[in-house]
Amino acid sequence: MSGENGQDQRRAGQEAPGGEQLALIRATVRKTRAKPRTWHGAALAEGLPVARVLVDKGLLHLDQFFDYAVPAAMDAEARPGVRVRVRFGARVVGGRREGGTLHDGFIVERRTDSDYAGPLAPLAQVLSAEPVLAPPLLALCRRVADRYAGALADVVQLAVPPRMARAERKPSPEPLPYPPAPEPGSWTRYGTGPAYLQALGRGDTPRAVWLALPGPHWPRELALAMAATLAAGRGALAVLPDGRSAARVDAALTEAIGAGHHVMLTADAGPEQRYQRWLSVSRGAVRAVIGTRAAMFAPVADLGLVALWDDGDSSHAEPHAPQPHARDVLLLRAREERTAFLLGGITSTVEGAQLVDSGWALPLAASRDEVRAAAPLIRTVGDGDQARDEAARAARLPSLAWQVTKEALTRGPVLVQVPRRGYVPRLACDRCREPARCSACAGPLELREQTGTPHCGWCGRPAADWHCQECGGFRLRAQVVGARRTAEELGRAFPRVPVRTSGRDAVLATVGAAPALVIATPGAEPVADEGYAAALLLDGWALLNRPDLRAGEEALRRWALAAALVRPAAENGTVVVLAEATLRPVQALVRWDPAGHAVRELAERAELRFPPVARMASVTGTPAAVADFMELVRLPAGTDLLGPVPLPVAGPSGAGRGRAGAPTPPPGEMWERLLLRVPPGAGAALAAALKEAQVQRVTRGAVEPTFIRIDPPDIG
DNA sequence: AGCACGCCGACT
DNA sequence: GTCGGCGTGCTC
Repeated sequence: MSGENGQDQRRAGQEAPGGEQLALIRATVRKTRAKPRTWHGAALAEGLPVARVLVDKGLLHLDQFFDYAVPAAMDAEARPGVRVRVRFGARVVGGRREGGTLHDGFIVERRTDSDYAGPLAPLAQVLSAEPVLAPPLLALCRRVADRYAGALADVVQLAVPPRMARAERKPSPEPLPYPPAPEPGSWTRYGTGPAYLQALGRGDTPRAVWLALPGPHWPRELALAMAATLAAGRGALAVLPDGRSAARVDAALTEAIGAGHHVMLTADAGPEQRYQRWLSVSRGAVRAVIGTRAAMFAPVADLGLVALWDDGDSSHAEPHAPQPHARDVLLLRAREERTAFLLGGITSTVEGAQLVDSGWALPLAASRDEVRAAAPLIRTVGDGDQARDEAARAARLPSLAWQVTKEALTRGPVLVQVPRRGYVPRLACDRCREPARCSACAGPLELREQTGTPHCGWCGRPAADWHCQECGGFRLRAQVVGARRTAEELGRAFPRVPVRTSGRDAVLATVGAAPALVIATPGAEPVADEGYAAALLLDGWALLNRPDLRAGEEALRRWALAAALVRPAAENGTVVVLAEATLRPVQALVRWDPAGHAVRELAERAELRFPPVARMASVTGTPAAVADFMELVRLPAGTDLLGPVPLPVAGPSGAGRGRAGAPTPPPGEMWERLLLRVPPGAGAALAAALKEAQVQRVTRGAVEPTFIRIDPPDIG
């Protein structure tokens, strides 16, 4: 079609790097035109009368810029990055424009002229002179959008906090002089630790995957890496999975170099204070940022270090479109902004192992001697042990766990990690362990009260006369016992000891050194002032039995995070894990070898050609929509197609609402999901192809939508 | 997405 | 003869 060519030429914002020359040529050719035509004929800014604008309400096919005329009165304020309001969607009636609604947007660039053939509308208003989407942040957003086949405006929405006029009026503090280089402190426990700090202090860009030793020192070590970067006169950014861990690093950095060098960007500060802190970073007044996920975009000036803690934590995955992951955003920043990189954790993800395997990052790990000195003693109780154990039948606690707890409670607090909150969420056959299902609707059976019959979690029917469909067994067993019931049982078992619980809606940050039973769900474990005397990790097999590619990695991660809060074995710190000692993640925990575990997982992924050894994307929608999409898309050579398979239907009460942005078919409709797989180097090409096809479909007014997801979770 | 213009059926 | 169906296309 000839019309498409013309449209392409008018598409202002989509120039690839090579297209810039073309734009230059066009601009030169059009020099004949003195000034861009406008609608009102008002006086325009003299030097650069055109503003290229990213209109905020970004539909995917509107992922392009629009040019507006800059009235002379707005010349000074209409700088790149400022928020503006523009009239958009007006129509032309007899030489006059009518209608058009006001939209928010950002000035992306000031120009001498436009490559749009028609007359330009003027900017309606410069909302504020604050350049919040300055060119470096815009470039980052562009790269993230491309990486995830998403719309630029969606990423900008994640990266730029909403405007708070009051915060903008407050001046930011004067920047402090750079702090002196810190001493290496406990980094000396890691072979190359001091050298890493020195490299940061020289302003180099060392890249490392850091396996932190168990114990309380990692927040300070992370803070020292930031301090060393600041000492070199460069900025630093650390992203942590939750506000609690961010607060620990914040305290450590303040202790190391004093307050004023950094800000915390976390949700618990209100929106106005958060925006004020963000502005102090954007204005270059503050050079270091500690924060949670959204801080990954923080526009730190002259960034020298990006650090990420515990990248296996699911909160690092942004739930909003296009669902970027903090690890990938920080990797992009490290590459493009030429910064040092520090991926730290008690355990390692396969992605971390791959960064080392590919040679891009160096391992930063302690010697076996240091590991032995820091790690607690790990003991296991397998199912076989439990079956032989008479006491375990009566109480839910095997006798080893009982003995360890009793002894440890004379020395300090004991941590009890239970996989989920609530009562007894799921039941299974006691004999064959098949999950117990409702005979009417096959929903999972749940036990909500301590006594009484189990009920179906979906339809609510009582299941008084349940028997197992698989083996005919008729006894139920608690598959996952929640925090509350465990707390009750243990409280009865140790009546003199205070029981404290920490779960999703009431998280304790710390507990004291006095003997106590501390019941916590994974991720909510309080830090004990002097370390726990012992920890019990219950119901390990429930964690491991999840049908997920990451089940092993995730189980090890959760266990190790809890075990890292326990005193070293030399101080009688003991961990009892209820899981089969022969299982790989259990062995890795016993030997305290998370690196080895990650390397083996990586090798397995390579064999199966699963991420991160391959890049994957999913296309989801009705069968017709998926087929239509596939007809349109021009995939890079060598793309594997896996599927399509029917999309698992969410249970009525179960996974009713999934993660935000996760597409769910309307009731009664069957959707399917197609997986696409390319070799590691072809990820960008795949994303570009998918985005192009998606744009085409939406532009053509496709009735049935398709949903594109790069790096889909929960595969396998 | 909105919101128009545009070319074919049942109404005053 | 018109009012209006929502099919295609544009928005600086």
